Amino acid sequence: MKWKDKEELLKYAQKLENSSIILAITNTEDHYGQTFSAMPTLYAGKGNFGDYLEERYFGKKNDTKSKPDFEEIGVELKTVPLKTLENGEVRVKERIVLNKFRYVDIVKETFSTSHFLAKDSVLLLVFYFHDNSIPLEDKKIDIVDLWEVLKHDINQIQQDWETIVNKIREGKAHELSEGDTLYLGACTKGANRASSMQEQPFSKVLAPGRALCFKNSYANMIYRVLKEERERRAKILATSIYEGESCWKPLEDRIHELVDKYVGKSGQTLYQLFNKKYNPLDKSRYASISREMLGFSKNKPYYEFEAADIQVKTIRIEKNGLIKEAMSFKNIPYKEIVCQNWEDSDFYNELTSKFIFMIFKECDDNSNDYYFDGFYLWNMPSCDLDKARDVWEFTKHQVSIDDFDNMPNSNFNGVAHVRPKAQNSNDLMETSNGDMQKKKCFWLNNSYIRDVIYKLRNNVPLK
DNA sequence: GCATGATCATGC
DNA sequence: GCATGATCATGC
Repeated sequence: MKWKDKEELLKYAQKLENSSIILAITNTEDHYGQTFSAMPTLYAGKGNFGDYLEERYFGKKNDTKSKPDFEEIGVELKTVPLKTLENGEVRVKERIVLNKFRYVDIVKETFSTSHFLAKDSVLLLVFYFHDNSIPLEDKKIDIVDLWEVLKHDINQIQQDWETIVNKIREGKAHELSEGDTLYLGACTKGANRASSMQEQPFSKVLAPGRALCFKNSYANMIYRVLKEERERRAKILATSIYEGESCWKPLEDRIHELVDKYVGKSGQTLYQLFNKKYNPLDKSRYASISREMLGFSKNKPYYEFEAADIQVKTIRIEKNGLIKEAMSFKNIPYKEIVCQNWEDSDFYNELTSKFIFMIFKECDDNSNDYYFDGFYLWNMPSCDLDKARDVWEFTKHQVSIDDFDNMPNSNFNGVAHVRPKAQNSNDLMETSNGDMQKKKCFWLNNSYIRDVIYKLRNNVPLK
């Protein structure tokens, strides 16, 4: 079967919407001449939904060519599993993995001649609800639509691609992390890191094989955009940080334009500037005023911040140059963590995001106020990410054996620990065996944050 | 002094 | 009522 154009393919593919493969086949009279034989035994009961869909519905044998699946019209098929949160909201379950690449080959490409653009410029996305208890042909499919890279966020994606390739050109393929980039990421591929090790062109160190992907947060944004487009045709997404700008510039430059004018101003002064009441008892007052400085409308972050899940964190530096407090993250979902992989966990997704550290320094008077001293853009280096993983794995183990009294402490490995975070000690969360336990979360150690800031300042002491 | 447990204002 | 983004309070 050859497709005439994208529209013809999309029309056929969208018969899957709000349906299942088996229902779509049964209800569709015209299969464009395709015949559907008995289910291949390869897929009996379980297997890869994407391969199954491609073969059964589109009548194509799965292959690993570097050409798009529907080569004649340049469209690549991707299936994306969805999960439903406890509050009923729907999220993509994982990143969208694109083409695998070899370090020695990708450094010979430019963005415009890249395999990425050749293969993944136009994606046919099939979002379906993940449920292992449902056979492939019955899985519930949500929406089906095209996503054209050249029409969305192409500047940032090009910058991401170049960040990845330049890191390989610097001989640092082994230090790549999904956190290096905002939308397009380089994720590890294959269950076993050790078995996928490969050569890189400008270093003798072997590096785990990687594929390009749309990061979890960006995959979620794609889903939201497509969902909202069809539900109301009107754009209700967050505003862009580039709104009103005549040309694109890197995010860091844009943030400088927004916040540099506030450097040196105290909390009280900033609250006055934004016509808000300064309350020294509000523990998150510098976080609130940071959002004002960045220009979030109604406390909602920008499209770019949501699409990359950028973490805005405030850091207070005391008069003596020390950072007193650790940095908290989301509460640990006890029921979920026991069946999660590291690379699909909340903590991994947060740590492979970009961070904006808003720095506040203690004022010289005794006002218990701090003044804004600028920001740093940061993401966690891969070696520290490995340590965070150890903390996460240990925590997962402790939760699974119901030992909530012996969580990793701040001596565990110097990067992160686990500690309470709740309204009070009666604020509990259910575990997978029905117990109630105090709410806790992961924290980055204050000493680790201090080292990070120290390095960001090119080893200039904080004081 | 610092590690750990406890707690809080805010906004939706 | 609860998640968020934090800081405070204690006890060793």
